[in-house]
Amino acid sequence: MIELEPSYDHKLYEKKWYRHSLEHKFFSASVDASKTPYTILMPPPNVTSQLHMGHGLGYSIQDLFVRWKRMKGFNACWLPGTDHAGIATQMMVEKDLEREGTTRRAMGREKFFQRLVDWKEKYGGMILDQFKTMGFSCDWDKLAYTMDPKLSEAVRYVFVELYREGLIYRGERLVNWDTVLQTAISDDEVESQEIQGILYYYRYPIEGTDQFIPIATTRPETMLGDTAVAVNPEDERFKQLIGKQVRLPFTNRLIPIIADDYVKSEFGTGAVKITPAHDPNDFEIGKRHKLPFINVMTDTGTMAENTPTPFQGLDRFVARKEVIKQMKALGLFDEEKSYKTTVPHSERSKTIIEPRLSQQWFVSMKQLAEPAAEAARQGELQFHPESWKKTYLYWLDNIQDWCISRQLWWGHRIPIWYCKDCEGISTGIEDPTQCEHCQSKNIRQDEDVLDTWFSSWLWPLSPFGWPNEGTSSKQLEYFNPTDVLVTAPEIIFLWVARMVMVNLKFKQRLPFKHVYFNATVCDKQGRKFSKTLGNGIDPLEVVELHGADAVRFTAISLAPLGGRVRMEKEDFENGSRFVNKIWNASRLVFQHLEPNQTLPSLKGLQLSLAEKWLLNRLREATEKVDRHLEGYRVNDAVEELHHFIWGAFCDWGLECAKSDLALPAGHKDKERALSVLVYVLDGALRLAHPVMPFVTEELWQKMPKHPDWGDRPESICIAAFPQAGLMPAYEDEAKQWKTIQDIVSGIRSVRSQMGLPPRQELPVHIRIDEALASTVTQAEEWIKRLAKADKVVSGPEVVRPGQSLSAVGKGFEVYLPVQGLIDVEKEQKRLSTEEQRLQKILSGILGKLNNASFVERAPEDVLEQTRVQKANMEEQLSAIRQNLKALAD
RNA sequence: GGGGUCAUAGCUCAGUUGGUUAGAGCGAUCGCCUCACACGCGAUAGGUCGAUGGUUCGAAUCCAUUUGACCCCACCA
Repeated sequence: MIELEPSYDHKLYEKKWYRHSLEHKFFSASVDASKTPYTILMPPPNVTSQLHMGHGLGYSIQDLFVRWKRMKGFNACWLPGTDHAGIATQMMVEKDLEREGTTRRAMGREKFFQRLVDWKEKYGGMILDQFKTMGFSCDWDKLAYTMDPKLSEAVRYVFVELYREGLIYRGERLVNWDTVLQTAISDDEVESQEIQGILYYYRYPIEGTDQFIPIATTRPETMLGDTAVAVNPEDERFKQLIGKQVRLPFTNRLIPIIADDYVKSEFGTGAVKITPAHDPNDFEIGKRHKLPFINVMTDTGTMAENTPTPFQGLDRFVARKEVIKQMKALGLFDEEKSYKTTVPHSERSKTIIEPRLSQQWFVSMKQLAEPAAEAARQGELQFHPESWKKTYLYWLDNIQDWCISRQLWWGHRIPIWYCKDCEGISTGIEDPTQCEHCQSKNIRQDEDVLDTWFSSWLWPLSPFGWPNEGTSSKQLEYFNPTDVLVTAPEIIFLWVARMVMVNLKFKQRLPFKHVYFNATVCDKQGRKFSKTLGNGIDPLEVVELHGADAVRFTAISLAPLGGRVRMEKEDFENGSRFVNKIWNASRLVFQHLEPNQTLPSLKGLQLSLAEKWLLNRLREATEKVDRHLEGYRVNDAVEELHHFIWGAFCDWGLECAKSDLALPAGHKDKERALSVLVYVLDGALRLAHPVMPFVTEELWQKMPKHPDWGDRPESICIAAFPQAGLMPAYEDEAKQWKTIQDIVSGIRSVRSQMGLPPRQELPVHIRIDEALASTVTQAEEWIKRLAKADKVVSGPEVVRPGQSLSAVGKGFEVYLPVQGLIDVEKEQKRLSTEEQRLQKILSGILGKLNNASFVERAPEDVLEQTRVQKANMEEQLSAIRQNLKALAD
């Protein structure tokens, strides 16, 4: 026999088989024209991040796809890598410095950068080892990192190309300024949050009169940079004031009252203070009316030198209170109202964004966005679920230019040099040594670095050696376009859309055809897993407890396409139980096998009905799993797997085989039964492998080879995935078997409901329609075993023995003679309940058939079906009634 | 303000073009330590498919209205 431990211990096998796969390079793909590539780009996690359940789910799905396709013979490549994550990583190191009592500025740029490099070396990439624990079959030979020299060259190339084409430009714009991180961030890194704010009302004196103009604002501190007051041109209250001037308190500047349609008379006071350097709308108005732009804040959000005392140097929120206090002192303050408003916050530092006027680099997006939108419109680029297409298109159709410069030190430095003599700008793939305009050597590089996404968007290109191995390197032409991108809907703009744009721009084709959005992981209350809430589940902890297979299976089975998945730790017990079930089912089969035992082929064997049903069921499961995976319905695929292995293979297949297994070794019936079981188990393990790589590998390796599965490679991960079309089909037998299952269930139900001791064996009489009579005769042994019968009498002429319990089904009645044991009243009650249930169904059917327009208009097959049902119900009902009558006698 | 998703058993969700008696897992209840597995086996209960109206011979499914929950986008000071 083949020995297996009484229960599955993941710790014994997971590391072993992962190492095995790595040693044999099963996960590595190289360019091979004879094989079709199947490529998935792993969304690169931040190099310093830790594995969380979001990764656990998303990457388990990717691994499922990759392993599945690899088994189907594709040259599967799952490209792993990490992202340098400029802001996030710099923040972590700056926090360390703070603890040490220093700052990056005190340290200097070069030292600070080195510190980050060291830090990444030491702590970075931990997440990659965690991926190995999960069993992810990445092509580690291709491991990439966005700051790798190779990938950095691609960043440089793309920047230079786009700059020379005029698609990258420098401009003074109002940008989202993060006062904590002291950098600009892009629109997509800003999140609006509703906060309870205050709307302040105060007045500005109108020059040359004793009148005032009332103002309402939520940000009084910006008044120091006001350069106008605007009203709606149609507003009767203020019409006569247009063109007059206001004496701005504290600064004593004279600013004009202007008219602009933007102003809504009904809001606030109907007059708006205009601060073009600190508000996006005011910025536009400022441009329209050629107003001055006065920046009154520093990088850190304090009031700048150009502001008067007592405001100068105050933090913006302190200054806000101070302005109000001073306005009160001047008697210009009216009132304040509490006011709910949405305010932009920095995604990273969580601080309130300060719109700030500054010089930044931008990518002009319109031209890039159009083809990307078109690809989705034409259906060339597909989203799963499809509803995201609208979101994607909306963003592309309303695209804004992308601010790519960051005032950080961690990242790719912008490859731009300014000439101190002619003020010209130079760039190049190589660092220039002199100004490309005046040849002066007096040049200095731009201080800023690029947005991290400016390197991430090249993920479909740069890891494959593009462009430094030529803009159509062999690898790139082979693996790009990739097949499916599995990612979170949150980064559809930040990442997905941009990859599409840049791939289309530089390769004139899509980076991938399918985008699968996986569910957001939430707790049972529906709250997103987050560090601050501490409601997350640590996948490593759960892996330690239940094993990677259990975690993968559970995560995938819980996750519907898109949407959200609610999970708690206890859910993983499900997966754990399933893994254990597979283990124990194998244990039963293995008990009767010798290692390397030679098994007969199924061809030429006289299979039993139950065996044919089981084989047919495997075929059906194979077809379903495959179809669900093709349709990106991963949880359905996994559910079918569970259904088949547990509900079909274990509950019926193995139970039926037990009598044959009990035969002595070498008996031909036992050999036959084993051949079927090993064949089916082998198929089941192959089907399950993409979800549960380790337990399936361990069992598969121990199991003897079955001739009908062909050659056996060194690992199940490269064994052929089952193909329904190549498997034996027994559809008629499967239908017949359904009746046997109904009979067994009927008997069990009667026994259980009537409280008959489970161990007590009873004779069973079965009245069966002529058509299935021989089937039931054949199945008597199974009925005995499965329904605890000591004797089975069956046939079309069987009649109700006196004093018996009964059950009826489609085409049969079963009787359990139980002289003396019968509780007549209980049995009567049970039968009448059943009678009522069937009567209700029959009434519904009759209702339909008596409806003239149903008979007239319903299609023939539906009508026929209904008639068959009617006959069936009537038959069953009459049988029950007879039994009730017999009981009463 | 615009767009999107969802509402089905106590819980989490299936239900793919409208058509047998609306399913599964978990939980609950009852009975079983049956020689692979108590991480197990067998059985049972539980739903007027959010509400209203419409289309249809027929609606959980399609349409309209409505209630509630969530997500994304958006510059009303």
